[in-house]
Amino acid sequence: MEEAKPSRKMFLEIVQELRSLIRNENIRTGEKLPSERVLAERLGAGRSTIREALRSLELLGLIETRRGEGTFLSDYRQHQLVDVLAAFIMQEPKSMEDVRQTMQIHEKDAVARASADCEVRQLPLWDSLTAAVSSDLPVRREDVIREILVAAGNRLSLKIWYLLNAYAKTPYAGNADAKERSAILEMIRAIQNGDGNGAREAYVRWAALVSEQRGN
Amino acid sequence: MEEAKPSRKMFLEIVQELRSLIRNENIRTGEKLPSERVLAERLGAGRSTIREALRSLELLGLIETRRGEGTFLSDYRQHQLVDVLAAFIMQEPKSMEDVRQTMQIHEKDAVARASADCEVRQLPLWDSLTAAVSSDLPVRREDVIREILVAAGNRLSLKIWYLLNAYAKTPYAGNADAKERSAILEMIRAIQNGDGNGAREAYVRWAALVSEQRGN
DNA sequence: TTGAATGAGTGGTCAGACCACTTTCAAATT
DNA sequence: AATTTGAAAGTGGTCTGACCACTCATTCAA
Repeated sequence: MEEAKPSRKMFLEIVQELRSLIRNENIRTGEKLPSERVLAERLGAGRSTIREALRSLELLGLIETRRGEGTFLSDYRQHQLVDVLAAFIMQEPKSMEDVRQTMQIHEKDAVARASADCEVRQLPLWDSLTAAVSSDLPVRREDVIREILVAAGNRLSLKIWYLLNAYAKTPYAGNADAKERSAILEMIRAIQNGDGNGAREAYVRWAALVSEQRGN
Repeated sequence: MEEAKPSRKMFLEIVQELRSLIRNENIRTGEKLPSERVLAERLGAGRSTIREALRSLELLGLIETRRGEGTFLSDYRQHQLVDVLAAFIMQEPKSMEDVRQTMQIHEKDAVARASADCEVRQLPLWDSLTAAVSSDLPVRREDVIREILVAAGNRLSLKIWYLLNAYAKTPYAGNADAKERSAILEMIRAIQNGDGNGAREAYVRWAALVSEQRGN
């Protein structure tokens, strides 16, 4: 009953089946997948078809392949997908803008959620963030944002943000300057005080600074 | 000088070369690429290798292939990327709550964005929505939300929402009752008046009603 | 004990063969 | 002459089998 869909392309089916296989076999990040030849037999497909699926996943950065060794499940956070997609997509301003905007949707919500959650507000994270931003050491924007997203506790939102950040790369690549640090500090203080509006406003101000510095 | 990198994988090279080819030949969205056999000859690779590259780009949603016709450059704003990544990412023991919450993140933003955008506010959509909700006919919650997301104009956000909705199914499966209709109407009016706060509050109230009715 | 050779296993690539599908266009039919 | 039909060419979809290059573990010899 499973082979009842000849309409869809085989290699897409394989992609799905690989996903099931990974879950069923409980293959974790860094662990090895069955060899291409074994997969071909187990999934009832030719090796070329298996390879098309694997190569696709490799370009997405979901798997890593080492000649002579095998295929390994990789951490989706570090895909080189960015290069390829960037090259294809950078030309279209609108879609890139969608990505940035969608990132900010998640960021803003994380800030608001952190402000509203008493337990989250009392995390030691905020003090260490304050210390880092107040110091002379360089502070990477994406680190700040990521910490807040982690603290906010929505893992799905965090993952989506991860992907988009890797995809877009630009906005948070560098370090925060003095003006930004000031906005960040204000944001953190507002979060700790449970001042949702203040936190959101500070975040928006910071985002504007970043956007402006990006010089678009 | 072109074959000077045996270290990198051929199919990745092909991906790059395809990009160059598309630019050099000025192939635009919707237009046809050379056939696989022609590409194999022109790029000096086997057809399987070409296919691995093409399949990767297809999974990314950058190209579209139609059997018997050919390969076409597609609208990459389609963001098929999200589907695949989502399938892999959602495999974890995700709390359904994260999914619902993430949906609301996007919904809330769409409402806010619609309120802030003068052009969007003047869309005839709002009047027809008002008419629908005011009538006696059943109104499906997800239809209302979807319309707003579409109007807000962030296709990526919309796509993500689609996925989550298809995945979670529950919250917006049914029709809105009287109380909800009242909240929806208020939300629409606030959007049309550019009253972002009012719109957000009405949305939150509606979401609470839905959540309550779900009886969790 | 150490080191080198071997062989099995794996991904990387290629060539050729079918199949299924679409389009085209010329021949056959009306 | 206009229409229908159907064969052929072109295309993507898939499979098979064959090499190659590389890694690793085992084996065997020094």
